[in-house]
Amino acid sequence: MTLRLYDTATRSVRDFVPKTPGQVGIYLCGLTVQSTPHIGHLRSAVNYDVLRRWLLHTNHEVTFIRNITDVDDKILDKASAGRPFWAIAHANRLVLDANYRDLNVIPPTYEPLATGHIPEMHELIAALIALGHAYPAAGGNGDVYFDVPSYREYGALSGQNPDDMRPPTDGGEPDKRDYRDFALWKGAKSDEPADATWPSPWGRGRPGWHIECSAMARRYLGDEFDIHGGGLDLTFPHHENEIAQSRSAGLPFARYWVHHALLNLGEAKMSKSLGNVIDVAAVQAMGIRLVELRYYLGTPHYRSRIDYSDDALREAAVAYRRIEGFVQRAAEIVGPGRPKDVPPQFAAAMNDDLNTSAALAVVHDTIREGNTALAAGEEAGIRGALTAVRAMLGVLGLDPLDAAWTGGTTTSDLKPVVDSLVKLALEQRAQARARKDWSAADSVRDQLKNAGIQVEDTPAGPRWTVGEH
RNA sequence: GGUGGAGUGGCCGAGAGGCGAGGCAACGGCCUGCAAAGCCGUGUACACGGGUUCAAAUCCCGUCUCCACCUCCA
Repeated sequence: MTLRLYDTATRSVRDFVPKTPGQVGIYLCGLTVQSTPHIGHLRSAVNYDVLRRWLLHTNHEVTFIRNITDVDDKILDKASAGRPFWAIAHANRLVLDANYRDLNVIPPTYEPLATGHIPEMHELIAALIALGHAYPAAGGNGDVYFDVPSYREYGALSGQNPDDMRPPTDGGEPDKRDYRDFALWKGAKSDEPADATWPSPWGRGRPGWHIECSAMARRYLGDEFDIHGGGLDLTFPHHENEIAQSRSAGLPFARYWVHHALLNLGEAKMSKSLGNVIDVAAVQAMGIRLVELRYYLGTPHYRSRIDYSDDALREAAVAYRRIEGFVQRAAEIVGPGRPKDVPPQFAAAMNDDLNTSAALAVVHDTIREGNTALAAGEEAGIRGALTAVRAMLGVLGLDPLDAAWTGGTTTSDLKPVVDSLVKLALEQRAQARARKDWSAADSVRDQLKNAGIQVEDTPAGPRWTVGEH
């Protein structure tokens, strides 16, 4: 049984066959760090993190490259004398890093910056000029354009006919030979920050957007690599242009194109330009933990649009707490166990173009069996369900016992202390219950509840948890 | 104008010719001194109109609504 993935280039689900068996190279278009990220960006990270974890689980070595675009029009627009563009880009990137980490996204193998790969871009641009696929602008403004009509396959990825494309309404760039041509290199402009320019054979300037990905993918993954990923909104023109550049330069480039659907808020995609943005801080302000946000973002199929709503997010949080509750109760009885294998139905769902929703149904089915075993006190059944559930959740990046979600809190340091205190109170309650003094017993429970401690009776005796979860 | 996609029960969300994925909520039951958790049960959902078929949410034709891309965008 092998992984099947939807490939945008062929508009079909195909068997995934890596170029080198057992090794997978993935290039994911990361963010342009023009501002801090919102949860739509984080969905992207979670989707590809699940792909990566599944490949790892199925014994692949994964080289995962996710770029950062740290110079572009919008960043330059925000720059000022006291706040250079690179300081803005870096500050936003630090927030992004923290969000990735807080969502338990495995760090990429490498995270290249566009500004760190200017020579690689020059090399590619020079090759394209030499091959007749690019030209310096006639007006001498330092721009270099890709010659779109010179690439016969243009439009193949996005299924568009170049002749049907809508011409620009404002007349376009006068130095372009064809309005579909796009900039590989942008000549320096007097009204843009001078520190955002680099020397080049065509004069000082800065890179066009698309060339960085062709150059960096080649640098770290080679002339041909397995998977190129990104948001649906990047299919055209960004990815189309990447293909045009790389293929015209004689590079085979990506073998599979994976695109994830976007996250909408209020009938439109979440975007900074529209101002309809929810970020991690807003989610936390709702009392939602980030593991619950990850559940919300990672549970629908990656090619299905998410229409964000507060209610749907809250409901996802409740659903996750059921999962978490089982794992915790089971681990208290039989220990955390060593998760390893995943049920075959789960594997089948994941192999079917990463059907995380169907995979999650297997998680819930297993939890039901585990809860039944828990009620009956059958330790073998509990242990089996727990290790299976934890293995599946590990693939999804959602294992409640993963150090990413449990580590470093003062709560866990204090737990033994609180535990001994709570035990004293529960001893009182046990004595009251033994003499059927229900009001005294309930009084103990109520007082603990007021202190933020929930008490539940289980076949193995009372257990307590802190907080409302 | 071109291209790609979506509309599933109160809600979220898979599926893609025949046995009602799963979750949340609701209701009934079991368990429990009570509670919580859990377990069992209860729903004849597939935008609309036609058609094909023994059988359609799934295929075909038409219609409506919505989203994305064709300009920076995960």
